[in-house]
Amino acid sequence: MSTTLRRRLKSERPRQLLEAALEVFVDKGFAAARVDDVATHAGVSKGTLYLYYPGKDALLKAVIAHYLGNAIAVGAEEFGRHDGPAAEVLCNSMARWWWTIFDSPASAVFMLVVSELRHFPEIAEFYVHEVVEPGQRLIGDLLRRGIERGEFRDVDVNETVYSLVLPMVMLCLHKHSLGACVTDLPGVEPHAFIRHHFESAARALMPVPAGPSAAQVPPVQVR
Amino acid sequence: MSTTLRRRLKSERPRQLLEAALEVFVDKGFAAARVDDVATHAGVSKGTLYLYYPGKDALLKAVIAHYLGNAIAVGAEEFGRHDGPAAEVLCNSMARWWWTIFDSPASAVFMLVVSELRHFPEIAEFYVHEVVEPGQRLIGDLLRRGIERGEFRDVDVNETVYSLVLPMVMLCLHKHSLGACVTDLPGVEPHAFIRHHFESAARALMPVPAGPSAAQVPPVQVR
Amino acid sequence: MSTTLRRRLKSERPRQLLEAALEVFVDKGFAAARVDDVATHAGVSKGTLYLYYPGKDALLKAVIAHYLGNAIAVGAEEFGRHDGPAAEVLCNSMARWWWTIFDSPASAVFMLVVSELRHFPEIAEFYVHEVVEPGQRLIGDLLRRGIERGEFRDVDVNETVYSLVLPMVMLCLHKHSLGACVTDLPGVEPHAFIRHHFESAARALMPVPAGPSAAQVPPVQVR
Amino acid sequence: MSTTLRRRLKSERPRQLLEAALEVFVDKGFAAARVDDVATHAGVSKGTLYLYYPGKDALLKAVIAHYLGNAIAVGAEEFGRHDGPAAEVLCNSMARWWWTIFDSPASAVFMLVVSELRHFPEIAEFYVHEVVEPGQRLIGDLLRRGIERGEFRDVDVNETVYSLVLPMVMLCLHKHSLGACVTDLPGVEPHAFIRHHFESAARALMPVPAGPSAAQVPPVQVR
DNA sequence: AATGAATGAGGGTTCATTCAT
DNA sequence: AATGAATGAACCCTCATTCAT
Repeated sequence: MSTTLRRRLKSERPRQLLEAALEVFVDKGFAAARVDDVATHAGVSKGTLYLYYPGKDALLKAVIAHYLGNAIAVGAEEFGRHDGPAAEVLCNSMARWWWTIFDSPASAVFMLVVSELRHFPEIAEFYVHEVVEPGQRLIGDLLRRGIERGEFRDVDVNETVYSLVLPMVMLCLHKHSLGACVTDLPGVEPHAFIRHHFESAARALMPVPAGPSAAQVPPVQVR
Repeated sequence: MSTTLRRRLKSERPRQLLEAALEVFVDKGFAAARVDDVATHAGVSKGTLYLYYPGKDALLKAVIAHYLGNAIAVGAEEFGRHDGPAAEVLCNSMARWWWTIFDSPASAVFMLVVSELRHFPEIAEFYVHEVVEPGQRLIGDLLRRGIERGEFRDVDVNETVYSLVLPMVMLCLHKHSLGACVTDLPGVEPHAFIRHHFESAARALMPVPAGPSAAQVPPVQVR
Repeated sequence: MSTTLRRRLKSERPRQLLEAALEVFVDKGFAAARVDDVATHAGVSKGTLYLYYPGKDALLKAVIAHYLGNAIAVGAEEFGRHDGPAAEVLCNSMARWWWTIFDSPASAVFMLVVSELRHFPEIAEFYVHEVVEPGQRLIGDLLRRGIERGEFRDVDVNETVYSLVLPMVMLCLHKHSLGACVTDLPGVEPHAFIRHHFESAARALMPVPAGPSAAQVPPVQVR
Repeated sequence: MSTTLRRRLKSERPRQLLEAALEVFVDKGFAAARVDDVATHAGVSKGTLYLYYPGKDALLKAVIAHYLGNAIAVGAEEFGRHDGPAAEVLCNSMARWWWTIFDSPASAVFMLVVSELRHFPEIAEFYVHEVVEPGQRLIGDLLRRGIERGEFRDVDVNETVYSLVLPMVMLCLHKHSLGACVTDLPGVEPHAFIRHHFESAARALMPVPAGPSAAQVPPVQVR
């Protein structure tokens, strides 16, 4: 079964278009990307694209939904496979989960989400309901379990979720912005960063051992 | 009186235009932003804009350079004011520095940098040479000092710099993407996040007290 | 039927556009002509024009190349048809050739060439290599033949070529400048002028009959 | 009296502006020329130009009127100085007259006249009434005198005037179009051309000596 | 008289979308 | 279903002209 033949399978069109769209949108930026380029990358004509998606905006939404639609479910499954101590789920399941996302084309969609969220309310809505909230619940539950069991300090769960997630999102953005231009910056070898991040996070969640060492962390004073 | 008005306005044109440009570029996205809108926001006509900047691209570069040009120097000065323990500089000077950035319009430029870096090599070069590298040096020096004095664990300095900085950048991006659309997400009240972030970071840098608790952090296993 | 219509139109687009472009460019002047006008004259929309030519400049070059591309070859063929005395080739073939050019839309391209040559080096190059030089060779050969056979005086060939050609070019320019505005000027009824011009030229080429009449032409004294 | 000082003399402004305008208009083409460039070439600001001429069009008309306004009168004076045989006036006075025009900046105005005549009816009117018609009268009178005296053949006067004038105008156009780009074309060394042209013209005007040689010029047959 | 900052209409070009085939 | 020619609205940029100083 040749590539050409596979290209001709109608059932593959939507996926091909989404893949092409993601690549072109991230490469050029959504507004600057040309529908024609997406079609060409997908190996079809411009008119064909419009048979599958009603317009450029709809294509963007479809790309985001396609790549982010079940990311949380995948994470949930990953978490479920391991029922050990919360810190281990964090450092194994969750880290592996993000590691996979970072390595996949899905990492690029965060670029689109962050860049285009403001201009497409439907994307914002989708992202909040389908990604942010379920993700918050999933990771929040892990944290709560750890806290309840005394494995973690009694931190603010929501804030800690963001502390875990935002750097990972940022890493994805970095991969597709500065990381795509400059490769010799020390310190952001991404996989090392992921390891470092989860380790630090886990460390910051460790219960403070009794003793004077707890006093070493000064309160953050910004005023 | 009208002389005064004109002269006063004249000398302020560049600043007015940069402020307007930042707002419009972030609001609409650079590619989708109309030069006309920038001019109107600045209270001048389209033609006037071209008296000060040779084109839309140049305006983008000027915006980024204007708002990020001395951000690091400001941080260095902030750091210099406080010569106490490294953890205190971290939780006071550095936290306050980012707090200020986050509260200022400069927070929005990170949106532009991340979104447009790929399409403008000159912006990438500016950002690396004028922001990333000096910033890395500034914060890296603080960490090295802390490590040398035994106030911090012997972490990888460059990775830790990114762990400190990337979440703050992400917070700025968040402010101007999802944060500009949805306000009722629990957990990312930004200033609380800043406090939380620096506290966690400081905690993760604390030397591990002797004893069995050190074993509590499992190694990150992604494979 | 509509297929036929569309297809027929499609294949004729380039020619339609070139015709329209020539008319509009000469009518308004190239710089002042609007691409939109060209498209409208050709019966298509502005966007369509850009499917066939990458821009206004390219359209100008295409117009000139289209109308002047084989003008010399046509002349050569005309000359070849008649192998009589050189003076007869001059007064029949060459005169008829220019008569045809003058009556055709091609006469207008000289207006474009003369007006725009300086601003488009590629047009200058094309004109020199494809029109001036071959034309000089074609007419020069005719003159040389006449001189060798003793039918013409021993004139400077290159200068005589220009004496033959420049007035004809000027007549074309006149047709599309003053001739297009004012019609009641005595003496430039163009076809009479063509007759007169070739007759005078032939007369000036006649060998001087022996005798005192040769002394009648005074030397040109400009200093 | 320094150049700077002379530049500052108000009475010189109009002339300076006209000189600058001629140069810029011919260099860039009228429509593509920028008023700003004209002002800069004249050593004044754009606003100053508008103190002397109400607009770009008016400037064009002024340039043409300035350089062509007394060209015919100059010719008339030149003709008047010499009252010998008509052929000598032709080859001396008239040739010298055109020689001077060709060498002066005035040669460039023919470029403007030919290019812009159609778009400015007032220029056409000026040109016809102030240049073409008086010139036709001046040269026509010379020819008529020569014919009456039997020094010239009984040619069509008006047609012969154009045969004399059009090549000279064309030479001026050539100087500022192809001649300004390419310098190594054989045969159009302008002053040689002028000599050749007037000599040929005089020769073609010579009365035909009795005898069989008159039959040598074939009638022009274009149909 | 001279300046030059400001304006805004105008035009070249692009590209999302449509639709006849 | 697939194509790609055609459209025309939209946008960046230029530059003739104005006018306050």
